[in-house]
Amino acid sequence: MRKVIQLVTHPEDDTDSEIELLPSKSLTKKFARPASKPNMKLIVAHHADDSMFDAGDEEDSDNEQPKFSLVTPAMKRNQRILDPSKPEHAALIASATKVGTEYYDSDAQDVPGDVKDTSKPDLFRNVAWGSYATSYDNEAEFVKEPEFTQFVPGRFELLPDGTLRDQKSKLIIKLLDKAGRKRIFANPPPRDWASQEAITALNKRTVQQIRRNTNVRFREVVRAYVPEERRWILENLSSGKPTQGWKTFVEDFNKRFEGMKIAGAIGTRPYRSHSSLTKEVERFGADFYVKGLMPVTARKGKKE
DNA sequence: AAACGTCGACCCGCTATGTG
DNA sequence: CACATAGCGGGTCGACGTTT
Repeated sequence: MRKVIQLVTHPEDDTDSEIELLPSKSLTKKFARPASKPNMKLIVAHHADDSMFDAGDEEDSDNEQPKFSLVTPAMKRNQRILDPSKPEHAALIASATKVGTEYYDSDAQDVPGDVKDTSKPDLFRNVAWGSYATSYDNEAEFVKEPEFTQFVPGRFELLPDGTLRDQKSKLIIKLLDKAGRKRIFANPPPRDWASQEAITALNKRTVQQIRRNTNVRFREVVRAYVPEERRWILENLSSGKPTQGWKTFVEDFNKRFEGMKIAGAIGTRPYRSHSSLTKEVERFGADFYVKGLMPVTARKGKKE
């Protein structure tokens, strides 16, 4: 029901396995920098401004259009997770193809010591990255809108066409950043692909890498409830429950606010789902709404 | 259908770390 | 030593499963 801009996928779907790359191409010094610190100075002048923070989505104010691509996975998380205890899934896994050592050699000894740049080295392996993970040679690999679907628990994920994808292939993010620089992010593999904690950390990190360097977004920015909305909610509750029942409550709320402009708030008000509204009332019911009060949130109204 | 509980995802911004 | 970079804690929201 939400309006979502589908991102057109790239024709030369780079995915997985079949990326031929010549093993030891002479990496030009210029591009052969450690993937973990791919920054450096190809920086084309350009103000350092946005860098400190992720420049909250609104893009460098000045000239350009904010134009972001909102990408939603074709399949939801639950649908992509495989259950090895189910025979058909087990069969798929058994016949699945893994990507190769151009990412890293899964069977090789890990590099001694903890993996760097994470506070949870116990969750990730310190692998020696392969050629694909370190090569800047193939221009076509670096795209402005990299494809990515969040990691799900398990080495493989189920794709819409019924085949599996080795999630190892998603550990390497190659992209062309907003300044046109080629970037490689090599994210260490989880020691245990079934560990949700590791998967969560991986997702958090990876999404941030894409978010900070491209205009790709994975969901609309969450819009906090504003006082006008909360005032309405308060007025339409009796002892913390919708006066007219949830169904009409949700309908009326959206009739009143969806698409509406409110002074001081950016853009227009979003549609609020049943789940969103019940959660809002649950969160602030006991402490505020029941007492006839408007919820007061901790701080910063900055951009909303 | 509503209420309740759980969990994951995204963003902000702090801050450790690297770099010239 | 100033400054840029990127991981991640914390705040929020919303999806979804289960119970009432």
